[in-house]
Amino acid sequence: MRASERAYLALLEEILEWRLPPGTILAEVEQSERLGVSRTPLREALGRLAAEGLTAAHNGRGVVVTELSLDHADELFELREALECKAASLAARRGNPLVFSELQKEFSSAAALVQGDDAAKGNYYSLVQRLDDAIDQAMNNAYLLQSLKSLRVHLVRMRRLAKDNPERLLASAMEHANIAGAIAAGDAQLAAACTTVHLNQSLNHLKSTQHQTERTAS
Amino acid sequence: MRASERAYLALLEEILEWRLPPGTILAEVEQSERLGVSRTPLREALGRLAAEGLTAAHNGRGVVVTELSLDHADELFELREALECKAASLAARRGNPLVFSELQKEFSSAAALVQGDDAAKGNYYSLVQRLDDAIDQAMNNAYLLQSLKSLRVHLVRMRRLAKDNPERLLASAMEHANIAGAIAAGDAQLAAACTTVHLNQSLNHLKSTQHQTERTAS
DNA sequence: TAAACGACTAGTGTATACAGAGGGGGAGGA
DNA sequence: TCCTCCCCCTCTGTATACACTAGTCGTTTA
Repeated sequence: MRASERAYLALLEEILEWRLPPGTILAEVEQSERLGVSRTPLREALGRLAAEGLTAAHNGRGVVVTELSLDHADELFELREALECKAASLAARRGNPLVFSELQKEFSSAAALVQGDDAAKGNYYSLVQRLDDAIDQAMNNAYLLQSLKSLRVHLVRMRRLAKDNPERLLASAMEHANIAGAIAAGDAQLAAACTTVHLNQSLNHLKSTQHQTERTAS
Repeated sequence: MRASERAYLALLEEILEWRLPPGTILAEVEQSERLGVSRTPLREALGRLAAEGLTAAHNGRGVVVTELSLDHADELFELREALECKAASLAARRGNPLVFSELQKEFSSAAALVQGDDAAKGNYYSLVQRLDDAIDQAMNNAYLLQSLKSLRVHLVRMRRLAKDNPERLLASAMEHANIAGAIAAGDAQLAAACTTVHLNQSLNHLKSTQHQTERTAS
């Protein structure tokens, strides 16, 4: 693998996992020595991170990891609603109904997964990803896909701010089942509406964990 | 200005103006000599172009300018509808009504502009840009703004494929007036609907010019 | 005559050296 | 004692050299 690719993946993972928290200054020499690559491929990695909005120029003095907190959740979910509703609508019009009715069944019987151990939860998260992948493929739109991928990077980073609980995961599974069902039925309007519902529920849950955190901290 | 910035702006302009048509291979040594910069800043410029989807890796052998034709218009406008409808909705909720009612008036009296000479048309295009800027500011969403900016790069490139005529520009001015009016009225649903109408009309016009071109060519 | 293997060439990927700019610290003056 | 100015140091931006890989062309063998 190329050195620039290794440096990019390493920094990406560290930023997404908050090992490099917002505000961290990424100096070129320091990071290139730490990651064992020279400055040239490291600069390429930093450039890619900046293009995705994960880092920002720091007044000609290296780059800093961009801020991200629950204060950004509203903005992020506004973009998410625009993109994912459109994606669900298009998938409803163009997707293979069999694929999505199968996914709907799996989500409907996912109660065991979300209340199980970590391995079972892992299975649930991979099921969510399979729905995302199916929608990505069904909507058949490269430009929309690129915007969605760019959005998801920020969502992954924000996920670390939330604490999922079994009740929320169970409700989430039902919402996903509704989305898959609407797409399987070819109902674009319903698919968009189900997505809107799901995103609003997710956002509300995210904000409620913030209040809990504040109360715990105080 | 930095050498990488100069190289980026030069290549961007040439791609947007189709002086570097789709399929053009951008070899590092060749382009760095042509633009008068060394390979290092040129690579940075190529990286930025690739991040925006204007170039793509060419099997480890340089990069090529990505394809773009009217065949991509449907996909591009699907993303455009998702983003711009959301933007118009948010602007209707958060924008300053005075700003948009003023823009509405200007669009309503734009008949003289669109039927004038090139300078008058330039004034019209800058009026459209002022509406876009006002929406960008009013929606107050950095993530949505970033996606919109990324989309607009492709729209600029595609614009060269269309031929505007006075009738279409006049209708376009009326559609823009409706959008501005809906935002000024604070009606998010109406703003989104007006945007949908405008985009569908634009897309239809774009496709009709394709048919004319085909008939002219045959 | 056709196919396969090897060598040469061109072009990318990486490392490193050098120059310029900006910030911080120290010293001097008010 | 505080403020200001200047110098130095560190870090970025750029250029260039080197290595490695892939592709193409020519030659040889079946």
